Amino acid sequence: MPELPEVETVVRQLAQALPGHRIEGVEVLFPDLLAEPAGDFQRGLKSSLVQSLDRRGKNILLCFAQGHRLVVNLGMTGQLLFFPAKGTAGPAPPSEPTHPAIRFMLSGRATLVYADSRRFGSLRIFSPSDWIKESARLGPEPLGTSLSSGDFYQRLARSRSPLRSWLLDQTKIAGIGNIYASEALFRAEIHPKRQACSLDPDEAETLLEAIREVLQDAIRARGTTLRDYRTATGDEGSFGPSLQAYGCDGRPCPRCNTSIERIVFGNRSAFFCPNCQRTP
DNA sequence: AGTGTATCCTGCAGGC
DNA sequence: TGCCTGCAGGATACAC
Repeated sequence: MPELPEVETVVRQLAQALPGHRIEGVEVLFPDLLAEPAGDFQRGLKSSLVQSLDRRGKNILLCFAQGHRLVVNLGMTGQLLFFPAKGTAGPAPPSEPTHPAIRFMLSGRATLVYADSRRFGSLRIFSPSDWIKESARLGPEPLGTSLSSGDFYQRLARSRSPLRSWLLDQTKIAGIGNIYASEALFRAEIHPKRQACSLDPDEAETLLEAIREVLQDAIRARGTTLRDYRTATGDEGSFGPSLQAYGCDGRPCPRCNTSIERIVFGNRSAFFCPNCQRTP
């Protein structure tokens, strides 16, 4: 599921709901999601006061007034759902998830539930200094203003990887997954197997703009729900019908009518138009 | 450095 | 209906 637009959607919603709440208790149903023993995790969060929410790549950050933070990676099927106190006015709460894994009991009788059917997600507590180190492993934020197309070109120039693989590598650029890698390359009309270092500066700029456009379009739609993804309020993302390449094999290219193709490399599917995105 | 493979795990679609 | 296979939005570790 969850790539940058989906994670950004969850973070924006939680930023409206969580700050000011204190974690009063943590129930661990599946300790295998945690990087540390459940008892340490529970003690590390007890009485923590949520100050703000943030996102780094595909990671959700709950930043506490005490300085530490809880970093949640949703993996493939993770959901982070907010349940307001019962009886609160407003929209209906999410329906109960089928695979609850971690429950956070919050002050004011609200609950935050991490659910994850495949349990590929992870939840980990970081001190401020440890998080700085961890965050430094990740590449730049594609929507960040500090990434210029010149920087982007320079980074691409250092790698011989196929572009689709390069875009999925979180240490190269953070937040892009398999859906938006295919969508961005489709919009930029660049073949997924082109080597990163083969792009000229103009192509790099085109690709960066395509990445930014598709991510922002998807954020506006609150992400793509293929199956499992839900926003923090339990809703589905509505970007699915706007996908032009991902999962569209056999359908006509919206630009030229050529049939979209699926190829597999790096153990994952890539979707592209063989006419618009010429073979390298 | 890059690629292919395997691993964690569950659920679903499709073929028979 | 049931069984089997393959496939899935992610991340990582390994051998070559």
